[in-house]
Amino acid sequence: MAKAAATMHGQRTPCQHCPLRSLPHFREFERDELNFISGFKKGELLVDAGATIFLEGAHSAHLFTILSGWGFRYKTLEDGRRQILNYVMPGDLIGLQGSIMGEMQHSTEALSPISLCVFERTELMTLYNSHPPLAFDLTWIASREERILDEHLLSVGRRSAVERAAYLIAYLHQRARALHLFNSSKVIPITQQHVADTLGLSVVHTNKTLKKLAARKLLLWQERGCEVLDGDGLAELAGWDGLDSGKRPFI
Amino acid sequence: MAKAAATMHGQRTPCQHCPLRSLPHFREFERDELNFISGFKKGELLVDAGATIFLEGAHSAHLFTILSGWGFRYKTLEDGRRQILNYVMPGDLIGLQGSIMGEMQHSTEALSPISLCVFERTELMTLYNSHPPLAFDLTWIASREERILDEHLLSVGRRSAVERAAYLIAYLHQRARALHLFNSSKVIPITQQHVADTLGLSVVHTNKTLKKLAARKLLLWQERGCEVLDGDGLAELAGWDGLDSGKRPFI
DNA sequence: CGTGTGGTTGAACAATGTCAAGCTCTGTGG
DNA sequence: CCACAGAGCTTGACATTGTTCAACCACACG
Repeated sequence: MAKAAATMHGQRTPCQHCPLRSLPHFREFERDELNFISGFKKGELLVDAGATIFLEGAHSAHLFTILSGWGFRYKTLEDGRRQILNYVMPGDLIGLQGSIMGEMQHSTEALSPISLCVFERTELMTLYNSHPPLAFDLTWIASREERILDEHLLSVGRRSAVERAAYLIAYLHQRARALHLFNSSKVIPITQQHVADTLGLSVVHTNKTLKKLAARKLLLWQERGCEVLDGDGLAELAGWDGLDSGKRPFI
Repeated sequence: MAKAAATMHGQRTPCQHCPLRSLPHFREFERDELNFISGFKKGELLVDAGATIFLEGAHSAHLFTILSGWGFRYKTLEDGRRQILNYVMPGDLIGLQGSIMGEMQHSTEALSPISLCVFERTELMTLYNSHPPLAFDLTWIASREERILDEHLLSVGRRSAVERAAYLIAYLHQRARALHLFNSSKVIPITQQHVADTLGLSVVHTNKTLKKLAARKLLLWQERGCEVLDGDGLAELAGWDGLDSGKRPFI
C-alpha cells in the first residue's frame, strides 16, 4: 500500500532563498527571524506519494514545513472507517499538535511526492524564549487550523452532499491558487475516495455527486484528480464566503 | 430569544485565589506567572443563560476565560442551519481565534449563567514578550481545541447516529467530571436540539437515538438536560479512547 | 497480455429527514 | 386559582438521501 520511501538530505535550500517567501501570500520576515529559522532547520526530507509522514499514536521528534507537494491529515476508527481532517500544502507546518502536546493523534499521508523542512521538537522552547513574534505566529498557525476545521465541521454536519463537495473543491482550489500551485498541473491530485473520506460520504454517492457538479460545468474530473472550472460558482453553491485573503505567517 | 443581559464587575476573585487553580486538572503556576495574569485580568463579566457572548463577524476587544457555567460555539449557514462546533466550560479561554486573527468567525452562546474573566486583546503581545511559557500555553490551548475538533469531525463524518450521540455525551461527561462540575447538578444542561445541532442530525432522529441509549441504561434524559449513567459504556460504544488525562494549562 | 486501481452505473435497501400531531411541563397574566 | 402559551420532548407515517452490492469499464503498468 504505502510505499514508505523517504530520503534525508542536508540543508539544500537556505531559508533566505526559500521559494515560498517570495509569494505574496506570506508575510515578510525580519532578517533576524530568518536567520533564526535557518538555524532551526535541520535539513530536508523527501517522501514519495502515498508515504505516511506521521502515524497516529507516534511521538515524533520532528516537525516539518511542507516545501512542495500535497498531503492530508486523517483519523480512523478501529474498523477502518477513515475521516480526512484537512489537506496540507506548501507553507503548512505539520506535527505541531504532537510537538506541543506529546502524542500525535492523527496520521499524515502524502498525496504527491513531498519535500519537507525538518525541525526539532526539542528546540521549540528556544523559539518561544528568543522570538516572541514567531511564537505568536505559531499560535496564529494553530488558530488558523482551528478555523478551517470549524468550517469543515459545519460542512460535514449541515451541508448537503452537493454543497459539501462544492465547498471542498472550492476550498482546495482557493488554497492552491494562492500558492501558485497551478502553474504546472491545474489538477488537484486526489481520488474520489479522498473526497468521500473528507465529506463523510460513500465513494459511490460521491461519484454521483461530483457528476452533478461536472454537469453544471463547475469542475471536470480527470484521471488522477480534479480540475476546477468555476471556483466562484462552487463557493457560491456551497454558500461559502471563501478564505481570508490576508497575508499569513509561516515558519 | 436571547436575553442579552450582562453585568460587568471590577475584579472580584483575585487570580491567586481562583477556585479553578485548586483543581488537579490544571497545571500549577509560578508566582510570577500568577501575578502577571492577575494584572492581565481586567474584571469579571456575568451573562445570563441564552445570552450571546460573541457574534460571528465581530471584532471583539476582549477575550475571556470561563470561571463558571456552560456554553457553546457554533456557526450557521445563511438559511439558518446551525452547527455546534464545541462546548465551553470553566477554564476554557474563548475568543482567542478572534484575538489572534482579527474577526471572529463563529458565535458563542451561554447554556447556563456564565461568569467570565475579562482580558484585553491589545495586551496579548505583552504576554508573548514577557512570559514565553505562557505563550507556549496559548499555543497549547489552541492545539487542544484543534485536537478536539479533529475528533468531532471524525464523529460527524464517520460514526453512526448512535455512536455519535454516545461519543458526544461521553465527551461532555468526561470534561465536566474533570472539572468537578457534577457536585451540585449531575446534569448536562443541553436540549436535544443542541445535541442534534452538534451531531448534524434532525431533532426527531436525535430523540429516537437518545432513546436507544436510554434503553441501554447508558443515560437518562431529564427536563433540561442529560444525566450520564455509564460514561465508560458510552465511550466504548462510540469506539472512543477518551480525553487526555494529563494536567492542562489555563490562563 | 494480465492485474490493479480508480471511475461509473443501476437496483435494492438502510439511515435519516420531514411533516404533523399530541403531550407535559413551566411560567404568566387575568 | 385558572387558562393559556410556549418550549421541549415524543411518536408514527412517509419522503428523501445516502449506502451497499454487484457488476463493468478504461486505463496504466509491469
